[in-house]
Amino acid sequence: MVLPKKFYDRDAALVAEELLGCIIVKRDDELLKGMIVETEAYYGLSDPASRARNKSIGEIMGGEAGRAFIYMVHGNWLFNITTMKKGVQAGVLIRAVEPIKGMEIMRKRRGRENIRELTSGPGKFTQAFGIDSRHNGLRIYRREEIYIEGRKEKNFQVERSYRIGVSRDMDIPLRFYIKGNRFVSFPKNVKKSG
DNA sequence: CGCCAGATTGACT
DNA sequence: GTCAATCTGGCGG
Repeated sequence: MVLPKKFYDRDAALVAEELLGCIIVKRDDELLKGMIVETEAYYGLSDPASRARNKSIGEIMGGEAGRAFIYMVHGNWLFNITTMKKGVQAGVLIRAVEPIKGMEIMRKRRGRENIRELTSGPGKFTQAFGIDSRHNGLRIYRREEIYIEGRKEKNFQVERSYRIGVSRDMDIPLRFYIKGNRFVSFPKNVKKSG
């Protein structure tokens, strides 16, 4: 089942946590699939690490729930989904997935053979899935080019940490990941809040 | 227009 | 473990 718009129309941290174990699908030359294993929640102007200050990003973030927004950092595209209703800026970053289907295309795009190197980071995942700024604003609650299916597996534990790589974080941990999964980008919580 | 930070990655010691 | 390359948007001159 494709996750409906109302799934995303809730608090970003809750959506981030519940996206773990869900299946992200991209319609490409072949169908690409991966299980989401790591996410982070972001808010609006009250969040020092948020990209809501960027005009076009802030506009999408403040729009309806369930839209894609893509942003480049250090030469990498990062894939996010808006949460909360229109007028409230919030979103979830997909940081890592476990490859399920279409690994040969992913290998080709990544230029790597090792499966562990295909999608174990936010920039790696977008490169493997062929996601870039063209997908900005895409509705992911419809069965279009990119969409997310509900959890199939529930046998995992969720761990929580502060967000990775941000210079100034908030007071609560907003990163969620599946405990023990080998595609999580930083298995050991190296970085933490400032 | 130049400069620079940044939700990163990969090559290297 | 360290460190430089990466590209776009924001800001100062």
